Amino acid sequence: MKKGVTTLKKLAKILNVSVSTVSRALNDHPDISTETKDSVKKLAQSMNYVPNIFAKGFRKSKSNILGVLVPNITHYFHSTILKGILEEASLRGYRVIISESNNDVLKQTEMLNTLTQFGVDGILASLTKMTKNVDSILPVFNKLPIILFDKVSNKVPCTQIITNDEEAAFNVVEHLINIGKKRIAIIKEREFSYNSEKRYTGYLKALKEHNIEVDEKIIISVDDISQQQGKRMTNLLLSLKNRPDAIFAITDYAAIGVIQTLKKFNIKIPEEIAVVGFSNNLNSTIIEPSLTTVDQPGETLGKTAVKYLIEEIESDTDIVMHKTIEIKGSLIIRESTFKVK
Amino acid sequence: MKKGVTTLKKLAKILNVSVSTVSRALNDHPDISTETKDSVKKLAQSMNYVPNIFAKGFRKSKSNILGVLVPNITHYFHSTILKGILEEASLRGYRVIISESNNDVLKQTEMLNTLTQFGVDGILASLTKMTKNVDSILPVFNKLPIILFDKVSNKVPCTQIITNDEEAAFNVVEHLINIGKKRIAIIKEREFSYNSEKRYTGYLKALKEHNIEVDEKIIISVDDISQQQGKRMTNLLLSLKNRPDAIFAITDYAAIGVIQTLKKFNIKIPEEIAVVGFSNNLNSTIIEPSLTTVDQPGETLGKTAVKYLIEEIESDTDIVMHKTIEIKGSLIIRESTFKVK
DNA sequence: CTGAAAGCGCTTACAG
DNA sequence: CTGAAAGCGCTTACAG
Repeated sequence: MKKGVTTLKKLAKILNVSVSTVSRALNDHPDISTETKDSVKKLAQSMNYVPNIFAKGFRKSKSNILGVLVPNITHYFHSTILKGILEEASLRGYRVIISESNNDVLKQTEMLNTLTQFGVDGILASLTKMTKNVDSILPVFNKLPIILFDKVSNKVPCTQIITNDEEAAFNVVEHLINIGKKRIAIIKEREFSYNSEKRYTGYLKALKEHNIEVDEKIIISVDDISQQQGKRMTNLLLSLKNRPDAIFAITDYAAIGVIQTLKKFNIKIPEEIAVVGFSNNLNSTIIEPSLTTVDQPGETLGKTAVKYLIEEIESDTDIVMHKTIEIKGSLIIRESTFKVK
Repeated sequence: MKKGVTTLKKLAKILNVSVSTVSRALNDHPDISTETKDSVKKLAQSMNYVPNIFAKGFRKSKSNILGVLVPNITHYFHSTILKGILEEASLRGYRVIISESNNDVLKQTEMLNTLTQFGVDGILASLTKMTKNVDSILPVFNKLPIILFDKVSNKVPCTQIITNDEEAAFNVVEHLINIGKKRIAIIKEREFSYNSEKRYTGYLKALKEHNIEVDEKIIISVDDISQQQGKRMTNLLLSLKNRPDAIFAITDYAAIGVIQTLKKFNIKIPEEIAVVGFSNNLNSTIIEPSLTTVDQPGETLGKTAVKYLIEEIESDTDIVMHKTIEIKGSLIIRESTFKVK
């Protein structure tokens, strides 16, 4: 703060009323007469009065700041979620502090702690991939309203906002079956990845429903999925004597690696092998052939998360029902599964 | 805050000392004996004492929070800058509140105002494209330390952190000349775009230095550069009777539109027409041929901005020298200007 | 309808 | 080396 800031005291002195009256007038307290309110507000306006956020927060122990934790802010899907969070929070009079865990579990705990220390009213978090053990973050959950989004964990008792991974994956696989594919490979992450497991379940369900036998040889699990891994695992799939006729990669990044490798070997996409990703990143329309994928509406997801969080923050009761909200992603069919003649 | 939080008062009572002593012990005041310090710190630790950030901020009118304003958080280059900002700020004990202007001048003013209202210690901002008139944001600059990055304006008196646009563009054009191109088109934004103008200046300088005549017909200016505009302007360039043999698009997004259009007309890249972009987005390696571009080190830029801002915040004097710091971007040569046989 | 007073948790000039 | 006291700017129960 610089010198010369307008305070309640100053306004009170000028108007010859008490500080209490000024405070109440500005907060539209019913006890205050309309005239008084008007004159106070007018003066406050003309003197550019801005409440001291610290005094206010201090007094009410409320900051109107939300804390957000994501693994990596440059990840496109997460940046769209952040966009939604910022917009909705701003509309509701909240600011947003963002921190990154860089997919580091220790950093994640540290960041959650500093966020609470900085007096945020609640936290929105997307966990690191490797968060198998939630013990270190559980204490934070007793102090503040928290909502998990995207990378969630069912070991944490709180409201969670996710994509309908299972259903969307089911639709992906069904689409592949509909275009005549019979030997559908999946490149997924290991068990610790909540989202990947859900998609895998959808995959299995679709195969079952269409009486297609599950073949472990074309179910590939990797630690950390990426474009590189997509390439490597495609090489592996191509080395099988009984090759797949479709590859469902659990992320667009990996799917792009798949396409690049298939092209290197002059394999026709989608005729010989079709490819599907997940997320609808910007890249998925740049790659050729363009990638069939599941569009995840990040902004909606972010907005929804903020709504539920503020609801918890502003609720009077301590008893909160924890819900799991699924935001629907939609299948976007492009050239990697459908030939435009 | 929930019930049962540890305060200085509680610690004082337990240890039978005054609140002042506890406060000083925790802040390592030289007056306090080592024994007292140790016992205080030990108890504070064991009782999970966390200073009330509001009381502290209120008292010292310092929040240790930095405000950041960007046009669009999902823009890849800006998200890498944000990553750098978050990391450096965290290292130095600051948190970061992020807001978006969505390239809306009114929103930008509003956001700057709320940031100051929320008691941030300083602001890092990247302006909207259309900020010709800085009058509405100037008042904020008198209240708080502010630093501009990437989208800056020379009408604002403050430290500015940018890429070496002019020099980098010079290198781009020189590279095109070196591979034998003689008729180099540029797709840029109009005058109001600071970055675009700098790159354009670099373009002109390179042509001049190599005695290549400037031809207005292949200098294309658009309002809002994008992939779409890249496509449209390529169509325009191709309709000329004297076509260019290289196209320098001021952003990767536009350059990708250029490549897509050239491919549609089966024009050989780079033999017939070479293409260069700017930024080194993720897409630039996905497109085929891969795109020659200028890598802008976003993280470094973000970290640098934070360093200068905190320096201003923590400086005792009011007189601050405003500098313009250029972060060097490097030319990355890929297939769109160089044929791999 | 309005005011005086207490207090939120911390820091710090002053006194000893 | 330590303590008592004032005060940062606000809100609110209490009193009138």
